[in-house]
Amino acid sequence: MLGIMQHHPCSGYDLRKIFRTTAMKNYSDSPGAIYPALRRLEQQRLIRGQIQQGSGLRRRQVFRVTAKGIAELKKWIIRPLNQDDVAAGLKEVMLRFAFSEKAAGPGASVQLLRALRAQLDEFVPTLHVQLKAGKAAMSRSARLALESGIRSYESLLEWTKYALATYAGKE
Amino acid sequence: MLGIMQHHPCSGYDLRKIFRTTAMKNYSDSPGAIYPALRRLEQQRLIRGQIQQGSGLRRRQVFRVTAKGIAELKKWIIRPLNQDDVAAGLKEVMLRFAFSEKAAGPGASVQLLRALRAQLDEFVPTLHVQLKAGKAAMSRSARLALESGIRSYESLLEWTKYALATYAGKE
DNA sequence: CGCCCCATGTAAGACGTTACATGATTGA
DNA sequence: TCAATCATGTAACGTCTTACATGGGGCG
Repeated sequence: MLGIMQHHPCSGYDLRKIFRTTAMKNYSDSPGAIYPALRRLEQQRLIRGQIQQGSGLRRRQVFRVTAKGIAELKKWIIRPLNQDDVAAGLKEVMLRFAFSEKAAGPGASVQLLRALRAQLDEFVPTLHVQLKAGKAAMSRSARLALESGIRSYESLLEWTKYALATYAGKE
Repeated sequence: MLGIMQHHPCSGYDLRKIFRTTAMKNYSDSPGAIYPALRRLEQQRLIRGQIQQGSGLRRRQVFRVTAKGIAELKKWIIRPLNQDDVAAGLKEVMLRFAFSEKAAGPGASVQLLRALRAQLDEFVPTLHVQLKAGKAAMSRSARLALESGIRSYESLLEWTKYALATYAGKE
């Protein structure tokens, strides 16, 4: 939410729309999640809301990230990557990367990519080991599912190289 | 958990080990999640536990899936795929597939794969549209992150074809 | 004797889901 | 005027996280 609001100030409703309609569908758009979360962020002084009326619609509160909020966002983005970040699924890492350039600059983006590449280089072989080890005891579908996971990690590794090339070219 | 226990009867501790050490790391291994969940499954008669002692160790309760549990597992696996299943990330779908052959037979596996292929055929183009639409407003890293998502869906689509070929060959 | 692993569990607090509620405005 | 959309929120319930507790067994 901090990342989105840094991109452009948002109301709770705007956030809900984003979580309902864009590629970030995997996050909840329920009001019972969004509005209390905004309240918490405001209490921690990471965002500040201001009420916009005027056009005649119902009051609408637009939130923007404070300096403290940007600092927290940056901290989250540049936090060193460990194996758990990679093993627990890449969604959070990719989100950190997506916001990295705007919140922490292209240097942070490159650093994240390099860290990710290093972690994947370590992690992918362990998956191959698991596949070989468990092969006999697994059903065909279980084996295929694990293979699909391996493929996705491998293709992400390729992507990190492509992304790094992008940064190297235009820096 | 039902899927794992169908593969081999498990104690709570066994489940924790699986969630801590195998490719299913992304699920919680905390006792505060596992043991209450086992209790709930037992209350619903989806599993039945029996205490194993004897070797002198502390009591150890091994759970196995009941007929009702297998029926529920099957229901979860063969439930028709909708866009949300695909848009919300593929982890759950892949888990359903992993257990499909053992719990519902290879026919169910093939059906799941075909449904997944169909959904991906629909979904991937919408991501391309989103990329083109948002390109101008996105930072380089945001663009790259979205591209990585698209790639991963595309590579999964390739995988479904490979998996289907596997089933076609050996059926 | 102390430490680690096996094995189970509980309690407090935070969080999310689901469903409901409110009220204004726009368009058919 | 009826429905849909904008826009915000609450309440009950269920669940997870975090941290702690317990106790036996093997090993150096």
